[in-house]
Amino acid sequence: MNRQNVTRDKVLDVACRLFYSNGFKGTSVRDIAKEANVNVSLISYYFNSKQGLFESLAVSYFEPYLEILENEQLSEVDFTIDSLVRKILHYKQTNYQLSCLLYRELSLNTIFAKEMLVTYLAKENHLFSQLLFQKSSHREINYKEKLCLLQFKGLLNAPFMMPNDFMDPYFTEASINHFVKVYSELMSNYKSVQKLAARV
Amino acid sequence: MNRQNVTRDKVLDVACRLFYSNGFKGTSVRDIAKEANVNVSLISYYFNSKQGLFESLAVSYFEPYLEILENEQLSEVDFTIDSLVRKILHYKQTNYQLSCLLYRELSLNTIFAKEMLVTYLAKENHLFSQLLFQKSSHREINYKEKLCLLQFKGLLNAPFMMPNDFMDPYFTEASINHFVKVYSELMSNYKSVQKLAARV
DNA sequence: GCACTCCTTTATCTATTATTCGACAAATAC
DNA sequence: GTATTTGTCGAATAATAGATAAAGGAGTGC
Repeated sequence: MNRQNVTRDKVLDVACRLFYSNGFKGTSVRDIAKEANVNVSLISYYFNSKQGLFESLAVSYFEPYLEILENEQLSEVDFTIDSLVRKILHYKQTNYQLSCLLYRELSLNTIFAKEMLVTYLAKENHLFSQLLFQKSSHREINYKEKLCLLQFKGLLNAPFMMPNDFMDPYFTEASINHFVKVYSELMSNYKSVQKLAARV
Repeated sequence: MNRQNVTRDKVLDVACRLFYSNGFKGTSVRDIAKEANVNVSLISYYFNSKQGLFESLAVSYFEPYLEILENEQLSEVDFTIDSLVRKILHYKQTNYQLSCLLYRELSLNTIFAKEMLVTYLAKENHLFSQLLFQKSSHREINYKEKLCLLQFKGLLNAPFMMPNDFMDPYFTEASINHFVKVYSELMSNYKSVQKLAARV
């Protein structure tokens, strides 16, 4: 590739690591530039602003993520919750830092992230509702289902929102697969989704 | 009380709200002072520093929280996971903003919060391990149990780490109780803890 | 009245922030 | 070869950050 992309990618890579460690507000563009061995001005040059840099990271995470959910929705015949869970966990684990930092920033009330990513979140919720409860129906979700969905997402996100409690020390493809296996088996003992789905 | 405490409490209250909304780094002491209608210098006067203010908030959350867990551990006779879950959920929900902001800051890698609160977290983990798996034993926790504990904590924290997916609009004692009831019932369908505990 | 402590204010200091500007180099187009 | 785009750099800007110093005010004890 031309030199543009190598610099750009280096910035994205470093930004991801630093945003993950220190948060968006806790990371200065100078920190990123220094760590990536590039000039500060280049960040504005490539991403317009610090926010634009964050936006690039966010899009690079959510686009493939939602694609997984959409593909799962299309393959109606051999769909199981377990296979969905495994695919999501695998994706999140291979993008560990992004998963962590994005959901953290999303928990803020005012930051732009919320306005920027609200569309993605709405889409995710819609797909989850369809996949778990009421395929192709437009019925409004009720309080209990809402909480159940929250628990389901909580289980999927726990490893990435509580880094103090779990951090894969190896991070090889094998260790990721092992994590996915054990974690999804434990999740299969969570029966609320099935019970609510069957009730309909 | 004398005027000290009214000012101090006002600062704590506003700080909690702003830290919750904008994060620690995203909130300036000037913002807090303005919103609380006090002079900026008073924050240094009462809490020494911005970090000291955060520390006061953190302690005020974790001390009563761990007390709940310790009391639960002592009453060995009538202990059930369900009653534990309800007590924790009720406490967290009545301290909604604190729950949310503290666990968010804890997910950062470098911030002082981690060093400051690591003791609390270790204690929480220890008590959970005893309560859920191996009362009074010192056996090292294994990988599967570790992930199970992670899922358990993920379920307990989900409502407070994903404010986009759940926010009680009323926040009365009645609505909190209703939430605790429905949420804990759904959680009771998560059988991994019981299965692992029985295996021993 | 005097000394003392506690609370509050005004003003200021130093460091760091994101962003922008103008200049320079290198590659590409023609 | 010349012109033009593309990438890079150093310096500067204006705003804001947390923290502090010095002094005034209010109440209390004596």
